[in-house]
Amino acid sequence: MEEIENILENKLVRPTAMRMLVYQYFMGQDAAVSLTHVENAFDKADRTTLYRTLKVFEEKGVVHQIDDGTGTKKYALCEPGCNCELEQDLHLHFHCARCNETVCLTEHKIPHINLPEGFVAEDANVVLKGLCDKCSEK
Amino acid sequence: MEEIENILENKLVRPTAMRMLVYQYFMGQDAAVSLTHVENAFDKADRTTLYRTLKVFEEKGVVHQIDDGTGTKKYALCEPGCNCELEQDLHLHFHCARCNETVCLTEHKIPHINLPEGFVAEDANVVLKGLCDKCSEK
DNA sequence: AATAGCCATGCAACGGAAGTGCATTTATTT
DNA sequence: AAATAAATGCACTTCCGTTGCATGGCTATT
Repeated sequence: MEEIENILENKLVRPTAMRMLVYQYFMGQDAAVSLTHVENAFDKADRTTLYRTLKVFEEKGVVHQIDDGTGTKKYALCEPGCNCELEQDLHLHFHCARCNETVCLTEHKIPHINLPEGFVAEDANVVLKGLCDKCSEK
Repeated sequence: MEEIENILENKLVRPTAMRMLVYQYFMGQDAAVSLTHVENAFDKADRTTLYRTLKVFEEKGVVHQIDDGTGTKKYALCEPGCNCELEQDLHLHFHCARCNETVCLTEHKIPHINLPEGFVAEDANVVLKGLCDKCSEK
């Protein structure tokens, strides 16, 4: 818990009790989580607070947002040293059509893409869809 | 207009007046359009009808859906011969942060990606974000 | 230690977009 | 022309994201 406090402070996020708990929750997840997920995990806390917590986390580079095509935004912890830079930090995501989970493929960075003249890319969202390792076994 | 009728019939979509008009509208666009866009273009038609038109178009491979991260689903005409197959038909998309338009980069197919053991990809959504050619000039 | 001010939290409400059930109209088939 | 099927229109719901405002707690400054 001390550790979490340090991480948040390093990211210039004031380590309130709530924020530390949310961070801890993120650490226990291996799939990306939505606001609703967090909400269910913290019955007592208000939706808005959690919403803003996620927003602050995203702005300060604690988590990154993933748009997996389900219509619900998901979030996952950034890797240590991540700066959310295209081609350096940004990685692929995988959404499983069966279990509906979205996971980070942190080993798979986004390959360089030659864009047409005039296009300047600064961010990217890459989601592959199909069956994940757990679901394809069955 | 005759041509549109043929295209729809080839895709096994019954060419009603409404559907042909919507298809025509799509042809006149160079950016991806949302349901709201179509709605505004056809004041007289009901939202639900347009909604279901887009749904049928998507199911029958007339258009493909793009999730550009704005929270609003967008649609664009499929290329001739498109089967919406990964690595053959699927291409990149670009969302401009300034003009808020999303365009297809049909020349840029999705590169092959080696997934971890057990993952089976069947679909993909790739969106690059930044400034488009029109907006980066200024 | 008291006070002022800032930031986080909680409550209520709004708005956009997607989606569904059912009635009605239009088209197709026999 | 009747029977069937498909498309359209209307009303309503739900989900998610978001914002405004009031309250509470921590910090800093004196």
